Amino acid sequence: MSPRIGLDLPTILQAAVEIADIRGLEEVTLASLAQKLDVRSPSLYNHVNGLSGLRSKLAVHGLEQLLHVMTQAVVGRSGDDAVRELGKAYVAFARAHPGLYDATLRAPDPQDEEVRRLAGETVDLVVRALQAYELKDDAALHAVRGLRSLLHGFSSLEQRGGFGLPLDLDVSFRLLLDTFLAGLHEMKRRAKAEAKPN
Amino acid sequence: MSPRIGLDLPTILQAAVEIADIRGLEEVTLASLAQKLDVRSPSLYNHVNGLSGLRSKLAVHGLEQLLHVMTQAVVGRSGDDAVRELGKAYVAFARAHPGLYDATLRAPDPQDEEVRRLAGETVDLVVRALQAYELKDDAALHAVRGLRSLLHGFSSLEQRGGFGLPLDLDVSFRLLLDTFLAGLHEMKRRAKAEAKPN
DNA sequence: TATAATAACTAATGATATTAGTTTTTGCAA
DNA sequence: TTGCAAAAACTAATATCATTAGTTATTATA
Repeated sequence: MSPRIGLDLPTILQAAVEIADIRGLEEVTLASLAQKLDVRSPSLYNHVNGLSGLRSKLAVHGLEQLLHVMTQAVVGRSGDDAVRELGKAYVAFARAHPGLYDATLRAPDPQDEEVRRLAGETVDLVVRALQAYELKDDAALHAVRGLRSLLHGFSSLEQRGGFGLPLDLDVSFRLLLDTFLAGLHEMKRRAKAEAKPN
Repeated sequence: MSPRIGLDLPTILQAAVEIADIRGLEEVTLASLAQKLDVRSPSLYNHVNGLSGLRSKLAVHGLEQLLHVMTQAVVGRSGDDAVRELGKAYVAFARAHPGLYDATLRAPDPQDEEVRRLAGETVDLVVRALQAYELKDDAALHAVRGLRSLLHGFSSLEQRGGFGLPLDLDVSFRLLLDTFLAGLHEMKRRAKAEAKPN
């Protein structure tokens, strides 16, 4: 019987994540969210800057969580082991939170300071995980892009049911990572072979 | 001054593609499309089954074009050359038609007969392009998934501005393909080394 | 205890998709 | 050539959504 339900940002985000993960990101509307929270939709404007503001918050929230699980995955590891665990953590997150994962990529204003900071931290983390391959200068950054492309591509296609074939997805993913890692080793070998003759 | 403007499906799709590529897929609404075609939005229902029907048609249209450019890219080639050209054609398509490319992945009902046919043809094409690597049985299909993951991941992140770093994208892409191909060669070498001792 | 800020609300507007029912044009058959 | 049926446009109406303006109730603080 009351204005003052006790709504706050964490509560709102949690509800939004639930809708996103279960029904899909497109189903996260101010209307559906308000209904879930037992509130009229204009009330949400007291906490969030409209639908686009909500999406931004959701993106940042997802990036934070993703960075966290990736960080946990690589601590105390290096080389192939680190990359493999990083990859497994990435797709596990995307599988556990399909809607939230979607939100991290859709609409996140690249200008947003928070988004830039998290993106930078993530790149740093992966660069460190790739240290063992002795990639010089830009090569390490290119490798980060490559790894991210492959992780996102796999996750995205898996979510969209883009893989029609009746073939074990975990095997596909393991082989993909193995192939990429074998490639990295080969590139490292070539780089050394090229450097030595000088 | 007339019912009978002369609307037909190709015209509608062309207009939808233009909106999608220039303003983004989300901006393809029956309202915006009707305005562009100088028609009232209910008229579109004579040609297309609502917004979702339009999206389906758009997805199929995009898949057809993508398959076409990929096919052109591999004819007369094999091995690394074929895969490289295939990859270049894929990202070139995604760059030239960002909205249409988006449409091929969003919402395409996997049940849709047309979508299944095109997906199957695409897999066949890539399997053939990978013949040189002598992958046996499922390994070829896993490799197709891997290649597609990497191509889609790169294209998707490039479009969303997901790569914040000031680093040449074409170089990143070339290195990614090189790494993957080096990995494939290495996997082939390992498979042979394992087979010989028997 | 009174007041100011906050957080809920109702009401209203504009955009969208969609359906129902209407009109006009066109193509084809008598 | 004429008339009729189907197709393709239309208008009108409804429902859902986001958003803004303005209101009311609650809480915190002076």
